[in-house]
Parts: sequence; structure tokens; C-alpha cells
Amino acid sequence: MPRRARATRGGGEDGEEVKVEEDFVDSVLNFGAGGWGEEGDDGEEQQAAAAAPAAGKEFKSKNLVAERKRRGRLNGNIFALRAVVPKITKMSKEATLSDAIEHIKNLQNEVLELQRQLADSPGEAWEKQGSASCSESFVPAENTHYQGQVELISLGPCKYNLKIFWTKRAGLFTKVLEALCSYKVQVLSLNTISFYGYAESFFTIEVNGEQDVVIVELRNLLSSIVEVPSI
Amino acid sequence: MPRRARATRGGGEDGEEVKVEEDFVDSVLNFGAGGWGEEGDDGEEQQAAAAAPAAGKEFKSKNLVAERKRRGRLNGNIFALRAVVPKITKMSKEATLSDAIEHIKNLQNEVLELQRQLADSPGEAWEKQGSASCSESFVPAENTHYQGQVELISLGPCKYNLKIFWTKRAGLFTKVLEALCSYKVQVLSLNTISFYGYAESFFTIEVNGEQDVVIVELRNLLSSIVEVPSI
DNA sequence: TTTTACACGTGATTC
DNA sequence: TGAATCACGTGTAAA
Repeated sequence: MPRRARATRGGGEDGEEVKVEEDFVDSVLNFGAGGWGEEGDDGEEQQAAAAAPAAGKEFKSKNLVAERKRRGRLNGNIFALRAVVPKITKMSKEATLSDAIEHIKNLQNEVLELQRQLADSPGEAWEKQGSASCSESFVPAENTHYQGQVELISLGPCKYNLKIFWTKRAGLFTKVLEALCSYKVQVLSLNTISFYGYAESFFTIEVNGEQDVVIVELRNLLSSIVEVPSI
Repeated sequence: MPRRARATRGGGEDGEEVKVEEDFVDSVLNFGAGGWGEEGDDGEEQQAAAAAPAAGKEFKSKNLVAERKRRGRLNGNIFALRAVVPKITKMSKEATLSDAIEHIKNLQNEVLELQRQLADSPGEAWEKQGSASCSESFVPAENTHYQGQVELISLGPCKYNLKIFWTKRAGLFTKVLEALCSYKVQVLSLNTISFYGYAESFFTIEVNGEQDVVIVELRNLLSSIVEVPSI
């Protein structure tokens, strides 16, 4: 609720001050503030600018009404701001602006956090890579090339199961796919289970060429990608 | 860049108006606006309030300096707001507020969208349910109870493979888990592959009690949960 | 009482 | 020019 100005023409306080009961000023103000939608209608303002001098005296400045409208728009925006900011500490202009700033910062942080969480959701890369249906069975074997969070399990000639456990980081999964791509590795199937902040992916891949060399290099490359940098 | 007021004591424009060259008012204003950190220091304002009357005349109100500080804080907040809002259309108070409102609305929509995308990332429910390692093999079988996007495949006495294909929606995966829970179904393993906007989950479950009845009811319940409402 | 916040009218400045 | 924006000092009302 706006504080219903008394409209005592307070600015110029010279001797010949005119004190008129101008409720219409209030109405104009409330029109500008309460109905702060974009209005091209200025019928009431016209009325105000015409009625006020008639009440007793000429205004010293022609931009009086314009200034009133400007104040009205500004206050309207303050109210609109108050409407979209959930946490209002005090009903004052200054506090409203501070709260708005705080709220914007919080929102931006929230967006960043959500984007970070979403960055390595496996789905992000799927659509670039194409869909991969899950049908291969996963058979634990003994000849596992193990290092860190990467396991390479031979399934037979040219075929391997690749198991990767990783913490979600931005772009990491894409890097893994690029690494596979760089070694001309065919992805036969892909399967991922993700926890909050962690994910485990199971690839069935087909490797052409020098098996022993490629497998070792690929394993090292993937390990360097997946390993957390701090440790 | 603030518009460097000329500081001609414009308010009371009565006859005995004093026109002093008070650049210090400018400095005070810029102090309040430019250095808009929280300051308890009011040395310069004291100086201003003391020097101005000395220049020729008493101020009519002690409120003057307080009002100056208030305006300074308010403008400071305007500038701060301008700093956190990326899209500034015009360098005016009104436009700044409008842009801030627009920006807040955009941010809130962005947060909602990200939360929606993240809502059914499988990881969200994992930690409530506990971790589920992936080890069961998936064997296609013929005795599949198929309806819509839900498949129930018998693996033997009391054990089934449950395959669900669904479009990501908020809270949907949690509902599936709750449905399983309500039928006292044990989840032996769980495996999910997610595309952008879609996900396929493979459960290995153990059902106790009236197999035929539970399986049919469970299948119907899951179908009703997973099916898109519009079709 | 004083303090705080506000709206007001006005002159100046910019475009 | 005129229209728009601003800072200013002031009166007033509520805390």
C-alpha cells in the first residue's frame, strides 16, 4: 500500500505557497503506481494539469506533470520488482533494491550449480553420438586391465567390455567419447548408471588394428581423462 | 557515468536563493553513489552540512543531509543492480529496474527448466534408494508381459527383469520406486540408460507372494505411471 | 521527542 | 526547440 501522499505542494516552500486539497494528485499517483501497466491513456493527467492551475495558481514548471508520471513509473517498477522478489526484508525502496540484487545473485548461482550438475548427465552426449540400445550382457572376467577407475575386459577377438567409474564433471563424458573415437573404436552398446555426482558406464566396444598397443594406450588415455586432478 | 549534477540548490527556488559553487555536494553524492559500500563514516557529510550554511544561509531542515545520504544509498543500489543485470537497455533508473525485473523472470524460468531437466535424472533417486550395482545380465525372453512401455520378463521363480522406457518427467522415477515398494518388491539390481528427454531402466526384481496377481497389477500400475497422459 | 522514508515541485542537463 | 531524466531541498507522516 503506497503511503498516500498528502499532496501539499511541498517543494517550493516560498511565502505565497498554495495549499490546495488535491486528491486528484493522489489518484494520478496511484494510477501511475498501482496500475503500472503500460498505458498510453493520459486523460487523467490532462485533467490534473488543467485542474490544478484553476484551483488557484499557475505552476512554475511545465514538466511538473511529466515528473509526476516519471515518479509514478519508477515507483511502479519498484512495486513490480517487489512482486518478483520472494524475500522482502523491509518495505522500503532501498531494501527492495538490495533484496532484488541478492535474489539475482542467488538465482545466478543456482543456475550455475544446476548447469554443473546437468553438464555430465549422460543424456547430453547421447544425442550427438546417436542412440545406443542396451542389450549386451556383462560378464565379469579375469583378464582385466585395471587402473584407477577404468577397467578393460576382453570378451573375445576385437571385442571388449569397458567399465568406467567417474565423478561427474563438465564435458567429461564427451571427452571419453572423443577418446574412443580417436582410436577408431566402435561402440556396440553403452550403458550407464549414475548416482548423485557419480556415474558408472559400461561400453561394449570393438577394436580394430594392433590390439595390444591400442588397448594399453586407450586405457591410459581414459584414465588420465577420468582421474580426478587433485589426487 | 552519473550525470554530475550541477548542485545549484534547485529545490527551493524562492527569491533569496543562494547560488554557491558547491562541488563538495557533488563529491558527497559521488561518495554515496560511487563508493556505495556500507559506510558508517559521515565525515564528509558533516563537512557539507557545516560548510553550506557558512556560505551564506541556514538550511531550513536538518533532514537535508539525511535525505542526501538516502538518495546516495538508493542510487548506489541502482548502480549495483545495473552491475548484476547483464542486459541494460538504457542508462536510466526506470529502464534499469525494468531490465532487472526481466532478468529475474528469465533467471527463474531458467532455474525451473533446469530443475525439470534434472528432476528425473536417475541419480536423484539413487541416493534415497541406496546404491545399486550393475551386474545382472539381461536375457531377452519370449514370455514377456508387454504393455505400452513396460516389459516384465520372467527370469525364474520369483525373479523378473523389468524394463521401462519413459520420457523424463518430474518425480516419475520416484513414483516407480514407490510402486515397487508398495508391492514389497525387492530390487536386486538397477540399470538405466538415459537419452536427452528419455530414459530406459532395467530392474532385476524379486517378487514374493502371489506371483500372477502381483505381476499383473504391478505391470498395470507401472504402465499407468509411465504412460504419457496426453495419449 | 527524533529518525526514517517518502512524495513533491523545481531548475538544470542531455538529447 | 521540447521532451526526458536527474538531483536537489523541503514538508509530512509514521515509527
